[in-house]
Amino acid sequence: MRKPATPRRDLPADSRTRLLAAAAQEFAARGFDGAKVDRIAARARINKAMLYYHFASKAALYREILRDVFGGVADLVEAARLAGGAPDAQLRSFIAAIAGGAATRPHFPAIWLREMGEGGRHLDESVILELRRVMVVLGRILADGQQAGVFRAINPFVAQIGIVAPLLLFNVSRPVRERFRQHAPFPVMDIPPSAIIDHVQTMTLAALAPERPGRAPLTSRRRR
Amino acid sequence: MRKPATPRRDLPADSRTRLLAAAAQEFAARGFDGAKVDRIAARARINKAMLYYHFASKAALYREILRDVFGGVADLVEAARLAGGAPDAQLRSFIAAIAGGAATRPHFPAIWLREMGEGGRHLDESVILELRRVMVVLGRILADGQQAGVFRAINPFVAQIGIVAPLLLFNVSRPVRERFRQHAPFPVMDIPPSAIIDHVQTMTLAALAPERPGRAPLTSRRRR
DNA sequence: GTCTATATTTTGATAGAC
DNA sequence: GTCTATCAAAATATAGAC
Repeated sequence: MRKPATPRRDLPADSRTRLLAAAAQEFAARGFDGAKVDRIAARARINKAMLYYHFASKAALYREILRDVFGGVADLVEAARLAGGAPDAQLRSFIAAIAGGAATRPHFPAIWLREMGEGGRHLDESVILELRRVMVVLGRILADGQQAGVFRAINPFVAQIGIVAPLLLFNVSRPVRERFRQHAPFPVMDIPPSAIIDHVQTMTLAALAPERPGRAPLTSRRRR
Repeated sequence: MRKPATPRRDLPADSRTRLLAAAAQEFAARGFDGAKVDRIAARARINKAMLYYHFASKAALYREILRDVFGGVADLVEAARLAGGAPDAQLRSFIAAIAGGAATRPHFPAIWLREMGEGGRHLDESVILELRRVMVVLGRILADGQQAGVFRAINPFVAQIGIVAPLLLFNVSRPVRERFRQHAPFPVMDIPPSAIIDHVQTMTLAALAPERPGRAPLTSRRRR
């Protein structure tokens, strides 16, 4: 039978699960160009022709992974926002949600970092929208905090970079840390994830403090 | 003539410069697997066979780039350290040096991030040692600050991640930000590099403050 | 829907003339 | 030292039997 233009999407559920898991792992470990369709199919115990029957191309499969990964993170972040609380608590939750996403979906940090490095070449409209959901939540938390007078003004994208980058990079750093172990002038292997989460929370909240705590705002600091 | 086991390294200086520049650009933009030797040779206006006459393989060329890139950053960081100053000023200089390296060698952020994502698969001993130089400098600055009582204790690797990750990710984010522009709920394009540098400096120093500024240390906070 | 076998293209690498 | 021509090995994708 000819390959249908729009393939029927009724690949058995567990096969589909295995396929997406294998693909995520391969794309995370080797990048889009380094990932090999044969390896993905083998690891998922799915015939390669079958794979191409359900996905138009390697690129299409990769986009599916991207949607899945970024959508999952966006869900976590929005859930944290809906839990409510004071702005500083919500900011902590936001950070914890990103970290939690990295823990639950081990491939997401590498994939996110790679995709940034690639200049977002594979990001289609739908994935951009998932990313937007994350940014919107952070923007609202920051705006709330500013209105409440507990955060100073900051471009949300700058704040987001300061939060997300360390979490992603740490999660991806394990193999390099292992290679680095013997040369490192201090311990690098026994750093619990909580240490990074704490650090990011501390850094971010401290940097957002409107003025030195306990002091009156310096009016001369206002701009425009 | 046969390809010599150890190629004579007298490729004309400007050819070599063009080659390394083209390779750095290609590896940064597409990653090791995505980079194509033909493209590198074409962009450098060097014959591919010539390239292979001077470099044993694509991997060897890549390692040369890695040494060059990481060595350059290590030089900058060590120079900043040698300039001396108070611990907090030195930490600011450290951060500025990393940012300066990213500005001077535009390909270094993408390459660093990618190599982390790859699990350091291409990092040989010599590159690891360049990385170590960076970590050593940061470790000393932090130790100085702790002895002086102006920094709290922190694992230098954690501090390093908090500094380097945002700088790298921001420098790599431009193309994605451009794609994101129309969907973003706030401005993302007109963020000057200085905004990130300031943010990283503020975050890091604030997080390293031993206690809330202006207050006496809480003895109950000490651990072990 | 699933598999085997194969077409096609790309690409890392080299032989050999000059 | 430099170039042309080319090999050999992947690797993406598909045709066609069942």
